[in-house]
Formats: sequence, structure tokens, C-alpha cells
Amino acid sequence: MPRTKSRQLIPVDGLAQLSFLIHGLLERRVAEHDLSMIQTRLLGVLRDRRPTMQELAQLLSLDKSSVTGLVDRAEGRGLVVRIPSEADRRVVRVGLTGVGRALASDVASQFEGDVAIVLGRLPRTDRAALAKVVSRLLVADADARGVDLFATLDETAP
Amino acid sequence: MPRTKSRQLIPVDGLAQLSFLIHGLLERRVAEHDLSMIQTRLLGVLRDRRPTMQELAQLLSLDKSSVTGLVDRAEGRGLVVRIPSEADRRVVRVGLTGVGRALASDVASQFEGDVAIVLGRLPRTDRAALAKVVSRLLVADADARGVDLFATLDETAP
DNA sequence: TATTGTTATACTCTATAACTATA
DNA sequence: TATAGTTATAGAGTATAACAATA
Repeated sequence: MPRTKSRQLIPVDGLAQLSFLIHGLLERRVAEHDLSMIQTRLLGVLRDRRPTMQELAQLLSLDKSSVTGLVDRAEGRGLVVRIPSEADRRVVRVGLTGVGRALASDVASQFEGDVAIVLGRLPRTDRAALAKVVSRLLVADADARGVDLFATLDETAP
Repeated sequence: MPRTKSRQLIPVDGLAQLSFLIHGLLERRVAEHDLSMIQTRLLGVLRDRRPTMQELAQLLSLDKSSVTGLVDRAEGRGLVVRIPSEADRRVVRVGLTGVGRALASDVASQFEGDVAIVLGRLPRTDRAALAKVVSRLLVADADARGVDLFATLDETAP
């Protein structure tokens, strides 16, 4: 008897589908710029940071050796630069080039447009309701994990 | 002045973040079973089909040569089997083994639990609102692309 | 000839282990 | 000795092009 009702109250499938829809939107969009998801995340992370290779590994949840290759390829395309640290000559910092920053901006605004189109198919009141609940959900999740919500913003939405 | 308001009405960032949250949940969960996302999708697609290699390529949006390798590795792990077609001896169909089916079920139910935990942090009324709006969004999107919603269910929620 | 699937090849992405340079 | 980063190596995942078997 409570079958239909509980499906509505715990919309696991719907949420999963929605997440794959949005993720796929980004994947297809960045592919047009010959970017993989991880290269896109790299650019996103660098928009407001100049991390060391070590820090980059933590930010992207990768091994430091994986970051070496990742940055190699991005640098080869002229999207990022390695900046030797003066304080500690073992350390290398990574920053966006102008080209890299422009590409990151392009991708971000195009992706926002893609998501806006999908959202635009909903009536205004539904969009408002969605915004409210999604923001509550994100806050509740960040709370539950003791995480600063804004610290992860640009990693997830490059 | 309408800045805050329009952010709420077009929750692009929030939706993107949410989608990465859910996607990451699945990624971490399947990694515990030594599954990549594409291997997980393969198992998901096979839960109610025995497609040819060609059909598999279309279902997963991969080149047929990529599917050869994908199926090779899954078959090597005993998760799927190649079944020679009797009608056309060029054709190979792919199906789940018992082990593959059990793994797919495990992963699906664990992932549902993960999503349910996140949703459980919302008050009941918010969950109901989210369920309603998300389902409308998915229907609207499927409509807009002239796609049968249920045909893609198990690809996105393995 | 056309189609199905595999193979050969090349590149990205990833990790582990060993290495170099610096601290 | 310990740390930061790279290199060597191996394997998954992907695509393009060439191929074999079948239709």
C-alpha cells in the first residue's frame, strides 16, 4: 500500500537520473573543446588558486604522479603553467594561462546555459521550489560531513 | 536588486553541485567493488537485455572496438558472457552471468541506500517536493528530446 | 559488396614503486 | 632523513583504421 507513496518521498531513481543528465550535459559540452572531465576539473580548480602539485593531488583526489601527467598535457596545450617556487626549490605551483582562463570561462558559461535550458522547461514555481530544496539538501549534506560548502564550489561546477 | 532572487529561480550551480554529489556517491561505491563507471553501466545495461556488440556500442555511446575491450575485461572477471548468435554467425550477443547479475544488484541497492541517506537529511515535505519537481523535470526533458523515458532508466541508474 | 566483430596502434588517465633534488 | 616532484612501468578506457569472417 505505501509503495507509490514511499517512491515519491524517497526519489532515489529520479535523483540519480537527474544527476546523470546534468553530468552528461557537461561531458558533451567540454568534449567540444577537446577537454576530458578531469582536465575540466583541473581548469576549474585553478580558477581561484595556484596550488602546488601536492595540493593539486589532494584537490583532485589523484596520486601526485597522475597530476604530473595531467599538468604535462595541459601545459602542452598552453592551458596552464608550472611556476617554480622561490621559497622552496622543490616546490612547483600551477596556474592558468590566459588561454586556460578564457577556456574555463567559456566552458562554465556554456554549461550554465545548458543547465538553464533544461530548467527552463519547468514552470517558474517549480524552478523556485527546486532551488529551495536543492540548496537545503546541499547545506544539509555539507553540514553532515562537516565540510565548508563554498570550498568545493568550483570543483563541482567548473 | 533581483540578483538573489534570480539565483534562486535558476539554480544552475546548485543543480550542478547536486549532480556531482550523486555521481561521486556512485563512483565511490562501485570502486569498492573494483568497478569503473563504464563497467557499472555495462552491467546496468545488461540487466534486462542481451544486446549484440553493435547494440552495446550504441547503448553506451562507444565505438565498437571500445566495446570489444570492455567486454573482454568483464568477461575475464566472469561478469558477462559472449553468446554466439545462431541466426547470423557474425553476431555475438552479450549477457550477464549469475555473478555479474548479483554484483549489479548489490551495487544498485547499495547506491540506493547511499542516495536515501542523503535524502534522509531533508524534512519529509522537502523530499516530497523534490520528488515531484525532479520527476517533472525528467519528463519535460525526455519530452523535449522525444525520448522514451523508461528506455534509459537502467542506463542511468544501474 | 556490405556488415559484424576483432586486432593493431596510439593516446589519455590512473596507480605503484623507484628515483632526483632539495630541505 | 624526510619531502616535492618526476620517471618507469603497467593497466583500463577510448578512438581510428585495417582486417577476417559471414552475409
